[in-house]
Amino acid sequence: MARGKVQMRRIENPVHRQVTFCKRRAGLFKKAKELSVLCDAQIGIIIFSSHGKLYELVSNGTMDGLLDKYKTASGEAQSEGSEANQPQDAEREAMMLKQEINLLQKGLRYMYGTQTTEHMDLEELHALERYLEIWMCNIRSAKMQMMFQEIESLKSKEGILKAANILLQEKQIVEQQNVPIDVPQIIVADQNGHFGAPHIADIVNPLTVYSNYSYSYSGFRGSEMGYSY
Amino acid sequence: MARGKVQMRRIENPVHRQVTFCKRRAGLFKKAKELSVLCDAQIGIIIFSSHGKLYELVSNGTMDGLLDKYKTASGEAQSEGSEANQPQDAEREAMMLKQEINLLQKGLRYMYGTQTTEHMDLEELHALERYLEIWMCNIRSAKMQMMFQEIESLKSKEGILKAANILLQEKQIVEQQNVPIDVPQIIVADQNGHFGAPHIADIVNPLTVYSNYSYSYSGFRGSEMGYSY
DNA sequence: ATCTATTTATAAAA
DNA sequence: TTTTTATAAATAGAT
Repeated sequence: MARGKVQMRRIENPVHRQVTFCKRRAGLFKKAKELSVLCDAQIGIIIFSSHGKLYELVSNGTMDGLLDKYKTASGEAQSEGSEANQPQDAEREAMMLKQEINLLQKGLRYMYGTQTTEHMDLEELHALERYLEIWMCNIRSAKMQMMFQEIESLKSKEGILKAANILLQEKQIVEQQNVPIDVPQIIVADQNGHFGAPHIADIVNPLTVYSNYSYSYSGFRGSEMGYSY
Repeated sequence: MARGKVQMRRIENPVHRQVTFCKRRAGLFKKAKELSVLCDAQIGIIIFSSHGKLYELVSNGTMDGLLDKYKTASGEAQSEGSEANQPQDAEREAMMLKQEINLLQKGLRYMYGTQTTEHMDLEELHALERYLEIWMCNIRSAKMQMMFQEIESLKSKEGILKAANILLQEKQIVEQQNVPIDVPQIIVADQNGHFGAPHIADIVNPLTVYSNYSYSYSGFRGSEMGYSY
């Protein structure tokens, strides 16, 4: 820009490079601020110098806030590009997952809150609370279903064991009479006490924001079972 | 910069503003690329236009990579200031945060569960439920505190406005009597309706696993205020 | 988008 | 780093 055109390649002289870095960094930040003011835009700049030192600029608000916004926006932009035929479901689901994880992480960071400058406003807290509420209900119903299955399984095991017992007693009686007879062996398969997660197709995405606040609590399985835990 | 100096304030004419936004955005990105090449720096720029459209530039690698690096670097920079003697705390805290985010993410994936093969056993579900319960309690108390502050602020605003009203009425009466007198102007500062997050120093990490199940629910502020929302 | 008259940014030097 | 100054770049307003 002055006293000689500059070649667009890395400046080899380290002193020159450092001086240029300072000046141009200041210039870039100035331009960014101007753009932000003149055009009412929100701008964030992150610079790592060649020595790894961090320089940052945010026009309005905090960098964290801007990055939150960026994650959401870029997530949306990404999924828009690659959707072709039936892709809506999978990608939309992934996007929502991302957004919701963002909210959860922000909530977590907020709860740690003493060190960070992170804030959540009343709106966000309110949304988070509703998410957690719905989520917890779903988890409770899943738990109840699993417990119900476990009880059923135990009952059937009990039946099999009772039958085996009867057969064994009969066998013992026969043996005491010194009359050897073949008795089929009864094997009870050990199911290890655990069960796979119930295939809950109709559980509603717990963290999706519904525009109206009248989220329906229908679809909770097991709620009529009468268990409380 | 040409054909007339420009005032550093928002351009009101929307056409001019849009044109300037395009030009200067291009200029900013060009400058950023030059700085990156000349001085071997890594640069990321995020711009949201006034209409919320996202524009981004990254000099080298991906924005995600740069943001990861930023999180690390800025996190370190932040905590280095305040922790001189207790270096263990920060790292341990970060590790726990990670673990807990993992659990939350697993829970989320589970709730979507129809597509994934992810399973959670009864134990995990039980733990997750307790986490969410505690978390929700904390969020509720934070909400209540914020609402309480907001109510206090509104009350004090009301008082100020009432006083201002009285003065204005007096002024009007005086004017009706055609006796011009100076009345000091009352200005009520607008606090914008939002408040910073309450400084909850004693809120317990909501997702930390306590070895015994006897987590104490003490330390919830605001629970005695009697609000329910 | 393209064209210039001007304003800005900045390379080199101190 | 900051300042100075000669000059290269950026860009406001018009087309």
